[in-house]
Amino acid sequence: MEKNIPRISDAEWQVMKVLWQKSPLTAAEIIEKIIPETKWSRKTVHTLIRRLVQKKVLGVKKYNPYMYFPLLEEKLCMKEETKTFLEKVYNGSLQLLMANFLKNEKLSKQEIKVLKELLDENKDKDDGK
Amino acid sequence: MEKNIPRISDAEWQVMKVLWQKSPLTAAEIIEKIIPETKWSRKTVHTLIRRLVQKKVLGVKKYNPYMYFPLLEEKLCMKEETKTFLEKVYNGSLQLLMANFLKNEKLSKQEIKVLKELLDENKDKDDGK
DNA sequence: GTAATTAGATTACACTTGTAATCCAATTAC
DNA sequence: GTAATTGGATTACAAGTGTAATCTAATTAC
Repeated sequence: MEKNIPRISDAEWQVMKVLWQKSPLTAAEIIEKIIPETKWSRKTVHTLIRRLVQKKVLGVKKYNPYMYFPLLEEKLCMKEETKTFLEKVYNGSLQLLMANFLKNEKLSKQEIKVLKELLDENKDKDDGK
Repeated sequence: MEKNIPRISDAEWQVMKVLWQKSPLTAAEIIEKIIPETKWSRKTVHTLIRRLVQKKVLGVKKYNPYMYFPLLEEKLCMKEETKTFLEKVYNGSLQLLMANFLKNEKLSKQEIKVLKELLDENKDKDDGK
């Protein structure tokens, strides 16, 4: 009974970001938030919303006007997307990703500190299995 | 004069992995490596190869039979793919990715050690700008 | 040297994605 | 209360993808 997460395209993902931040929202509200960043036509946004509803990533309350809200948690989708991506590009290895990324990008001392803290927390964690 | 990297689809990426590991290879050799993992028809593999050539991700030596070889470095493509993915899902933040990932997965002490070492190396690095 | 297999080129075909336009009913702006 | 704008549904349409099949010439298997 694995929930199987549908694929969310790049453009759709931007719509979801808005709704994960705050929901429910009307189409008008989504459009208002999204168009400044994207320059899409409002029709395009409508299409993306509709497709997300079809895929059951968004739900609808059929008031007037309709209100849209996520049916899937952001965390869950991020996890899924990350897993797919790691499989594709790094054979599922976070270390490879990190290694590659760190070789290309110089992080600030602050960023490094935060990441190390995250690792330390993980060390203490019970894996729950 | 940015080289602009074409998008490499999931299926195409698997073909590239084979060629990044060893090249040049003939279609037969690629097929031999790929089919056990994927169950694709050999025709499918031919199609993927052809598309990669079209996109100029693969080059061809027109011997008999043709030999195929990467025109783009693996590191470069990984970097590009990672950037796109981080933008889409984590607003470009590696920390967010790490945080999310570490919350879901328990790493071994060994893995944690390796990652910390990577961070330490990064700390000392000159960013070259 | 004929039959079967393969390589490469061409074609196929449905699904997804980006990016809308059209149509119609409802709402809003005056 | 009529005109303009919006919302939602339907339709559009080309490019990209997954997944091949067909055709033709070459190669390989006996």
